[in-house]
Amino acid sequence: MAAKHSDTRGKRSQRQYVPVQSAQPPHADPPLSLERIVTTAVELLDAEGVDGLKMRRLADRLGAGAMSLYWHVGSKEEVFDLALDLVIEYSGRPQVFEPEDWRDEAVHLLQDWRASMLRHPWSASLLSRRALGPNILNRLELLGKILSRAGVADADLNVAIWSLWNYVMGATITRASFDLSEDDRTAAQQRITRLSEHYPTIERSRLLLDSDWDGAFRKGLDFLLDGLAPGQKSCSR
Amino acid sequence: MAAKHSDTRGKRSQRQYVPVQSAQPPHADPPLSLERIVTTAVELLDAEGVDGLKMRRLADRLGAGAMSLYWHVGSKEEVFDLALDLVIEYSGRPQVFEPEDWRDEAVHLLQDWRASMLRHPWSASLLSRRALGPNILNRLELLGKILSRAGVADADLNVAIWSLWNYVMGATITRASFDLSEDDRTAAQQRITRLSEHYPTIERSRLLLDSDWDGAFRKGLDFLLDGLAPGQKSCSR
DNA sequence: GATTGCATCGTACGGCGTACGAGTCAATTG
DNA sequence: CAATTGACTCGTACGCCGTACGATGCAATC
Repeated sequence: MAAKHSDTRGKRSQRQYVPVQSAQPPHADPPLSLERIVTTAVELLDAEGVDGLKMRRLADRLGAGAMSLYWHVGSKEEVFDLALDLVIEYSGRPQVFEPEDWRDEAVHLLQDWRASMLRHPWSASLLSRRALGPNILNRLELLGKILSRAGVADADLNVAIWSLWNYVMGATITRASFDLSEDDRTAAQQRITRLSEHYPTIERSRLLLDSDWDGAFRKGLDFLLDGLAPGQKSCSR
Repeated sequence: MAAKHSDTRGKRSQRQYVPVQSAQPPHADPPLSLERIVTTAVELLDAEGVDGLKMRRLADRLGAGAMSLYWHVGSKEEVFDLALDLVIEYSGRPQVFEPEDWRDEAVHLLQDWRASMLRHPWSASLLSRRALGPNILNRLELLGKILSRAGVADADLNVAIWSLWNYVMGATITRASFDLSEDDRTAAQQRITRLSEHYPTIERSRLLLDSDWDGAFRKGLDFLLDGLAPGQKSCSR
């Protein structure tokens, strides 16, 4: 009754995934569904970027009317949240692992997290939206388990998880926004060298010109893990 | 001539800051200027958030017509870039410092960076926009100098700067989006405990409920600095 | 056959960014 | 002093957006 303003219309109940197949579709196209909407939204986002996702175009791709989406989704914002959560799905590592493999396990999970998002660069720009979908929570839970097994005390888990999350998200968003095209790179080159009297150190480090993103990510990650989890692979390596 | 599509109109030349004061303003309000536009944009962003910044409202606040802004700015995107750069201004540390103080210096610069952005939470959501304004470059240059003085080799500077940048930006964006209000916190509480069978570790760590953001930031930062810069404050502390 | 509830969609509204071109006024030029 | 120029302002209008609303259609149920 006094619902905010969203649920005035019905909405597909979030109970089970009942594969109910209706007798025949109302049109030639398959019927709408949350899954279809979200996967198509990801396609559209991949193709056109964040600004390219418009409800009308999404509906077009689905062979549906624009307003039909709102039976399933509630708002465009919700589409973003669901799409972001979808690309973060994680199936875990295939093989079982030894107890001492926690570190490889953690690195794999975090590298894969970043890689998943970089496969869909638009996802990095949605990071500021406080979405905690099931897939994100799954990853966090798994990360917590790994750290726990590595000997991190419960009291320190909070800090460890957040530090790693922060680092991974920062690395993702930076890479997604600063991985310049060839043209951009030469432009940046010129700009920096033109201002080189003001920014000599930046120029010397070739910060924007040939960064080894993945290597840098891995290295910083190692340092963080060294500090956050005790023992094993001491920092005197 | 073959300019993209933006500079078809004139635009305040970016030469010097000539404090040319015209004889009398065309209206009672002070005349428009890039500075006035950007500072007012920051005010509006502080008050209304990212979605609250509309060209018409910005113009209203300035006592001007909406289209007058476009003489000075070129597009709304540019306003965002300029506003982001403005809040990142850094005047460096007041006192001079000893050569061995590099670590305090670095921590101060990075903590202040994060604090500056948290003072304007909208700025975190603009991080994905590849803006390298002068103030951001200044900070990066200063950070590079500090690390250089700490003994980081030129070849490692790139990695060190990016690792720190990534961590700081991640911590900022996370804190800005996940620092929940009291209501949100209890809602999250309920949600997590309801799903506690799926996420026992997250629940145990009280991840969203009482995180010590600033402490966690500081701790992770220390670990990164331990790894990135050799010597001093060894990891056996 | 009537009712109910799920699902779809056409229309329309208000608001957005901004292109365009006409206006104003100070400084410059002859 | 008149004419011209160029820096700056702004009213209007266009196209597009998200989505509220209400009218449908259709399957299952009574």
